[in-house]
Amino acid sequence: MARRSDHTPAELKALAVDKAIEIIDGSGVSGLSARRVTAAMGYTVGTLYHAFGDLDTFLLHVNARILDDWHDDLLAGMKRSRKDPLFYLADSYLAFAQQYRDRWVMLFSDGGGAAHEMPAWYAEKVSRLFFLLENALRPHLQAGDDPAQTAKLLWASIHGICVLSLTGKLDATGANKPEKLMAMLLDKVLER
Amino acid sequence: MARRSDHTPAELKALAVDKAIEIIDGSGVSGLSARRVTAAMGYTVGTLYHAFGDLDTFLLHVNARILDDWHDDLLAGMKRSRKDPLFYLADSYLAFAQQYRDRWVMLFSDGGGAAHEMPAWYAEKVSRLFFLLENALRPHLQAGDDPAQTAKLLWASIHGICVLSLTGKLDATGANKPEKLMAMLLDKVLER
DNA sequence: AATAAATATTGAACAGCGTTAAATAACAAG
DNA sequence: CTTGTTATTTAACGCTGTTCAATATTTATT
Repeated sequence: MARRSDHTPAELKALAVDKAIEIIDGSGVSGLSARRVTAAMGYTVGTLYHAFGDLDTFLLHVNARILDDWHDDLLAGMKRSRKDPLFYLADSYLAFAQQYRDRWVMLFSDGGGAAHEMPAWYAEKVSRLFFLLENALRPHLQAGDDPAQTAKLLWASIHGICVLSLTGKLDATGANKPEKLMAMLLDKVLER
Repeated sequence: MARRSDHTPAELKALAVDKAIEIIDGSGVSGLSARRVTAAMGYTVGTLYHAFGDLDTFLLHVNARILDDWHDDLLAGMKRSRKDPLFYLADSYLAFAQQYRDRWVMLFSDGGGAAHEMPAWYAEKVSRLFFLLENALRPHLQAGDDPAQTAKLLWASIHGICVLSLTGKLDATGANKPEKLMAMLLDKVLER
């Protein structure tokens, strides 16, 4: 039996999220289950429910970690890169969806807070990512465009390109490659 | 025991798809299961596997029916409406996603052919819907824009707005209402 | 230190899921 | 009427989320 002093409650939660992400990366969202997570931790099912209450809450914490990591990567990359932050972000969104496909699917899967409305602490993490885009967009705005609204339009459009591309609904050949569509989108929305 | 002469194989398949959509409309995608579909048909599980081979194939047929119905509705609506077909389609996409939320979730859920590549007969149904948009877009194209590529960009963007809106990732207040974003998108992409 | 209270962890149970395969019922052909 | 074909059922397997009493561990109290 796992001794309860092996991990503080906080450590235990973090460990669970760690293992969940490992499983997602290795076996996809469909490979994720409460029993598998706790087994990887060296615990049993009930512990997860004791720690998080219900599974949806746990999955929300997993998504929160994915968002945090993504945000940190984006921030670090923007500092490192010499590209215009906006173009870096656009490219990076697509790159993330391609490279960490399973994490990206997890983020937008049904379990991830679609049913229940997001708690404030989670919405804040989404906003933090969003403001990255809004700020990067600011220098490129056309006269009269509302920054927040334009950023949201851009975000939604980029996301849509990713969705349709990664689910194979665009035959991604020739001019329909997601990168091409992305370029066309920016050309239409930004100041020229 | 259900007598095998109760339905021809074709009728049986159609019946299964009927019941599946009833269940989706009534209980959402999460309420859909092989046992529940066959129970609603007056049959038992195995029959579904005998008819469709595996569950993914069945779900594909369900999505095909949703696509067909949607296509017919759009076509009829475009004839009836006095609005410009393009704007009718854009509004209609959003309306469908809102009114038939569960069908729309089903269409883009993981089971719906995301994993396996689509068979040609299914891709054709997607294309049929897509050409509706491409044709409606043609009169609005900016000089030098490729019709197919622009249509795809528009489709992806509209879809992205729907996804983020219906999953609550845009706080849909004030200027962020999906209708507003849609209007802004069309304003940016179309000839003015 | 010994005992009592609190709580973290386990493990079994439940209903449901997709999936398979053998048994059975229904039909068609000879 | 019998034989062969096949549609349909049924039971089983391993998995899922979820709950809850039993147990092990730790903390607090006497």
